[in-house]
Amino acid sequence: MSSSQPSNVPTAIIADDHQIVRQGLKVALESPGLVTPQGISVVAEAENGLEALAEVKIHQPDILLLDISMPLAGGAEVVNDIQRWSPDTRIVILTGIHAPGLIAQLLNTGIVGLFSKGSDLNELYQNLPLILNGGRYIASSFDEALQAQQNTPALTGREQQILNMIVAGKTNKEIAQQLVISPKTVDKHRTSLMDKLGVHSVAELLAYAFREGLIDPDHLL
Amino acid sequence: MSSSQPSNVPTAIIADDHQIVRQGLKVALESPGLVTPQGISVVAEAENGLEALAEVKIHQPDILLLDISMPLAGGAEVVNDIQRWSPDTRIVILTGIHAPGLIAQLLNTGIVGLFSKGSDLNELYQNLPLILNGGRYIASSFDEALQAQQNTPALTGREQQILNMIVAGKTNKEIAQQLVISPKTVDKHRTSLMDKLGVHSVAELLAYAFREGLIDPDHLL
DNA sequence: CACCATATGGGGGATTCACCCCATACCCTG
DNA sequence: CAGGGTATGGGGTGAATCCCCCATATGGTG
Repeated sequence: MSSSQPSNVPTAIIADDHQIVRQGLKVALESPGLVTPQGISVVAEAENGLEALAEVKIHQPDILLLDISMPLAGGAEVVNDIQRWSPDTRIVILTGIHAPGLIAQLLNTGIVGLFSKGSDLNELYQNLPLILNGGRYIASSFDEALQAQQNTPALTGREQQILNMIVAGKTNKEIAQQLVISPKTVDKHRTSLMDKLGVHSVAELLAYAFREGLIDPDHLL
Repeated sequence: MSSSQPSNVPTAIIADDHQIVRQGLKVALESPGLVTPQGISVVAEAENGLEALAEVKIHQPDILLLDISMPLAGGAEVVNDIQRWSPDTRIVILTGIHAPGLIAQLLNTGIVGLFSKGSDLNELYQNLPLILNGGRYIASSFDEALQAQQNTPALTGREQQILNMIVAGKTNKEIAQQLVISPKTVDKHRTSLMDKLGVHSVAELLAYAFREGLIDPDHLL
């Protein structure tokens, strides 16, 4: 594939649901000298997660600049999907969200770059060459989120599962039926869950979950 | 003030927490011919609500391009504050959020333009002259949100108040103490509230409130 | 002046939640 | 194999919830 030949201009795909962001990034990447001497060739754009996956499959670019808060598939799952279909594409995340839970999920995927939309984008441009050469760069603006994540106790799979169902408005009984376990077991998980998170009511639990980015307000009910 | 003289180039302030958006908008507004023959002069930028307010106070621009999801003061309140300090500035909202509750709040302020970050920004550029001439334009991508809003029953002041306190994790008893009313009255309001909203538990209530943009996940607990 | 919406207050009851106690079973790791 | 973590169950208790019933007072509106 031509994209892996270092003598050629590197290829990139931009995925962001806001047209103005795509346009600005495209201009920056393609302008010679800003990122690399010859610039980076933007071979496609995508405005949602599904488009991004499709375009990456087709073009197999060197780099994917990806916003993870997009309609039609977003978050860490898209990253995994994309890596399965184009394992050589280096995925760089550009996001405005700093929720500790989401950041942690992303870092557990194979992303090689993480930048904040809120900071100066020169940080992105300056470190893209490093990433093109096989490096990895996490912007310092995520340090706070990473530290918060370390202070957060890890939930077990079952607890995570039950948290999602509580947030979806289900009662212990409903959860029990759906998981084919006893309501008492659900209650037990719920208790240790709230104990770990240090909350004492459904309302606090929900607020916590939203703030940490553990769940997405959109795909509810 | 020079900004009100029609012979001059119109002045604008851009407020968005993402540098790349500000940059893209600035280029577009200032390039002659795209919006107006001579372009629009961007006299200042702001990356949060407080900065936006401060800059508008100083420059009293013809137009403020405002993203309402920004740190340090966001949403409809900022709009009201800004209008108080610079009543002649025409406020145009550019947002990626379509939550019906938030949209309705915004339209109840004196904004003269509402555009979506997700759609083609030519819609914005083409209608800015209209807005400069005293017109008002709401992008069609908000039609769905507006219709959803009309199908939503209106909450009374007391119900809205109690909803916010429930979301903040307070119990009926705590709410009663704070409002100096009986817990039974709180319970009554809570009941009619959930009845109006068609939900049957705190979890569903919270999910509803988040989706509708009635509350902000950040200033919780 | 009736009428209606809103806010206030209460009784009662079924359900659910929050949080203790307890035990068994599995898997993995030292 | 002994220990730790996870998942699975159950008993029990007090608090809070959801949702009925009811009444009164107030303000606006036809």
